[in-house]
Amino acid sequence: MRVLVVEDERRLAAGLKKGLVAEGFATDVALHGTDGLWMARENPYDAIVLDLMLPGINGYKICATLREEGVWTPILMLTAKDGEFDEAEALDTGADDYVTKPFSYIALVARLRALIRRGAGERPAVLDAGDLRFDPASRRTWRSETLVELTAREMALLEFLMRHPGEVMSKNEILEHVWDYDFEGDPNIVEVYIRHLRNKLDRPFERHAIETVRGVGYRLADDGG
Amino acid sequence: MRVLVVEDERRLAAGLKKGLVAEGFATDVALHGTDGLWMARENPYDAIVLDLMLPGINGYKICATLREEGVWTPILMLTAKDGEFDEAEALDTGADDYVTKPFSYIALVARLRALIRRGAGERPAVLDAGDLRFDPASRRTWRSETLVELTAREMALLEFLMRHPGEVMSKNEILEHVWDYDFEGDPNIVEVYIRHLRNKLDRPFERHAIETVRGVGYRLADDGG
DNA sequence: TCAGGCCCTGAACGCACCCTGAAGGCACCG
DNA sequence: CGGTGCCTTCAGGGTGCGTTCAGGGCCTGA
Repeated sequence: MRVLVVEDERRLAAGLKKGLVAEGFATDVALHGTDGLWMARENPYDAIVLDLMLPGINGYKICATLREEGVWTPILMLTAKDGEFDEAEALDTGADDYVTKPFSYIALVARLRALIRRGAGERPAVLDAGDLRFDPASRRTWRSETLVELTAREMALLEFLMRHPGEVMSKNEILEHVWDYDFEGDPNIVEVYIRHLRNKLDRPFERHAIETVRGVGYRLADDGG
Repeated sequence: MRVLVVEDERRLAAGLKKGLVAEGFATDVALHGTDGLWMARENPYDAIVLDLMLPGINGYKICATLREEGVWTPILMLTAKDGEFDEAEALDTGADDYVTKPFSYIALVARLRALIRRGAGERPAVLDAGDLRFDPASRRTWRSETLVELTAREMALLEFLMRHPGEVMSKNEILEHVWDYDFEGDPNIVEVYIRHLRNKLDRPFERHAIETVRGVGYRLADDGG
């Protein structure tokens, strides 16, 4: 079992390597983001332990880049406990799991083992509905062959709708899934974001993928409109 | 896919259930630790979402007990961010993964899916009567192969009739189910809406799915007319 | 055959729902 | 520390849809 550790803090990196070797993993270490990215690309690791905060390229970016390039090695993200960290964002960029610092070796190794057991994640299916296409791994969206730039919220909303093609999703369901489950703000925000999506995905292409079902919710046409 | 949610905070439990159901999981909820333990023992769930802090028995204990008894259903632990929580302990007692509150649905569902490696979710059954078809999920209606546009009320009425094919439903029953049970308006509204349905579903197709049973109510022909 | 009741029909009203544009606030980046 | 982009809030306007209403037709029982 070969593992790559990408971690700039020398002490921690050395400790990790020592610990993992003791657990029976062949372990390589990269101290810089760019090195890590390169090594991950060039070698068939069974798993990658990836720090979030790195000089050069940060963990998110490395993760997203690898996935974009078709590298599906399981990734375990290391994150600082106090920092601003959105677990959803980590998972969305293609990480398979994460551990917050400070962590125990027991937890780390347990998770790493689980990750390896699960194997190299199958490439997450690209979602499509007609000529509308969304790739959850690389966080990119296309209308036919045209790449469309979406913000994080817009993507979350689109992804949610695309995971239920043809079904009507109520405003409440949308709020609970795309925003927090206890979101207490103005529900009108859903309408605003539906509009944003329409402006980017429908209007320029003279399509109407997103239908309003008055009094019920919104539906993404399963043929993309 | 059957999921058990053990969570004492009613709001969160309800939100979780609703969300998971929307994601295609058949979801049961237990509000007490003891109930949860019992349900987990007695039913073949595909996964269990387990809160750590519970009245009666806490999550650790439930987890450990189940494992001790040979129940190996995948367990996803819910933990408070600020609380005393040792991830190693959770994993040691037999949990397979954990999520810290507050969490986003995206993260939760991603982890749950990973946990049970699920396939495509089932959708609610499509109702049909002869060549009349109604899909509750997409809120769409067809007469043979033709899509028919209905408003919310029209659909509610049609759905009610289609759930009792061949039975005569009295105007009062209809009022209580399709409108509010304490609806105090003009009962003539039922007639108005029956007419709307006939105009959209029967007349253009020269059929008569909806029969008037004078003095009693209305009946949807089980062969669609 | 007549009276009464039940149902049908078309139109009109008003509100709730959704759309829309703009602006404030916050985080991130230079 | 200023600039930019994104998330969110807010208020105004349009209209689809639910509901009401009145008039007329048709069935039923005496």
